[in-house]
Amino acid sequence: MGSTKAASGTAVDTVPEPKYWQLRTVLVRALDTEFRTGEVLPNERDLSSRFGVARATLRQALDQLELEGRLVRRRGIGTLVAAPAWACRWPRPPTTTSALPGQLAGRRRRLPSGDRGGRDRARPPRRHRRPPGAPAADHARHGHRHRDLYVPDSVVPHVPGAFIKHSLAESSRARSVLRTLQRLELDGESRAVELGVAEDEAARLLERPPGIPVLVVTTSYR
Amino acid sequence: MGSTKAASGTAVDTVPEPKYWQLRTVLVRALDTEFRTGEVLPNERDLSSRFGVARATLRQALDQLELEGRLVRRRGIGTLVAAPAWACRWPRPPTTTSALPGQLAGRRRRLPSGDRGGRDRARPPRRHRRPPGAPAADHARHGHRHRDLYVPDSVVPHVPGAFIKHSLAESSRARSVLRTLQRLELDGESRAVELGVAEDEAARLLERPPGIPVLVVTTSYR
DNA sequence: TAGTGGTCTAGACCACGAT
DNA sequence: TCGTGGTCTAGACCACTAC
Repeated sequence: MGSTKAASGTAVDTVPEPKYWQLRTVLVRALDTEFRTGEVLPNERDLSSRFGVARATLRQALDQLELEGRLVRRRGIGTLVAAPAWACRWPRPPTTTSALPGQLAGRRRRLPSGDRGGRDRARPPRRHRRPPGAPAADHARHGHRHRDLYVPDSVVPHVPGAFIKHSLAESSRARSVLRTLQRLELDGESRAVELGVAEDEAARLLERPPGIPVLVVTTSYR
Repeated sequence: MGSTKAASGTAVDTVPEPKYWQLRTVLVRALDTEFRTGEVLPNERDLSSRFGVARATLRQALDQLELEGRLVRRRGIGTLVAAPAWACRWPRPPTTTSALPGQLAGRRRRLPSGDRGGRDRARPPRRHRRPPGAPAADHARHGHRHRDLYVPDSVVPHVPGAFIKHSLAESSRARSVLRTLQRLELDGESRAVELGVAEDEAARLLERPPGIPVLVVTTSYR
């Protein structure tokens, strides 16, 4: 991103992509090609000056990547490259450790050893930010899958009317599926499903920073 | 929050809560007591000066509330109070429109009418940020439920080993449940479950801003 | 003590929607 | 045109971790 497209004219798109999003794109690429899980990124001040943006802007990009689970930030330590995802059964994308226009070459300390740092001490606040228009799903990298789906429509295969075979077009059933789930009664309990936010413990379990949105199922006995 | 505790000494807690989180707390209370769904909050510049913080700090609080689904922000329009949650089957908390030390009284325009503005135009970027230590779950307000749980452990009641009756203590099964789900094969398909980020369309379906983390199920045919 | 991420400020300019 | 949220800057101080 550097200085390109600083001039006004060129752009045809209504609104040029925000810097922090371009930055995210660059970083994603770097993560895919130049870093391995557990490695430490250059510090924020370094990166921001390297990319010619304010630290806050860089942090916006990092925030998003952390939200996406690609980074883990530790106060006093640094920003680490997180494990790819939640355990994927298929051969992961080659994790091309190969070459490419590398822009981020830097020190690459590996994580000491004991990872899974699920400490109990109350985590201090963190921030999250978000993404723009509609960048292609990063998951597209993997082998040729058929379709991606979101929480409700897919995680509940046994709920009537929620069977697989969905395509993006069909995913509008997501809501109706959730609704079905909400109407569900099992073992004499009744439950409600709503969107909530992961507290500390949940966040730890999900290996995501606290505050991320999750589906919350509340079970009620009478 | 205003100016209180500006002096240093008083605090006993190791790390004083960040301003933006205190602010969030105040706003949550205000949302619960002074506003109704669809109402418009005072604008950010107003609020920030009212609370004596920088706009960026106020925005951090609003970001979190948006992430939690309590607010919706519309460029050029304002910040609206969002619907409580994803449809709760139980009587909602009285939505106490009653009184309390109201701090936010202001203009309360109601939403015009046609809500559900699921436009197709690419939404411009938004930001998200996050929460601190471990504030009590807001859901605790409702009637006496038994337990809250997170995505994997609850939304998949039929997966072996994923039956209800969970308590917070048990919720450590969340991960193993997900793992089970990942091993699932239905209709000759195989699938992978991972944490991802909602793109535009998904975000629209879930009525959340793009970029929120979601469970992504990828189905593969061979 | 030095380096890192986390928070906060006070300003600025922009694109959007309504008027 | 004007008010709103969205982005960005350049700086500051803090708490945490390692040395």
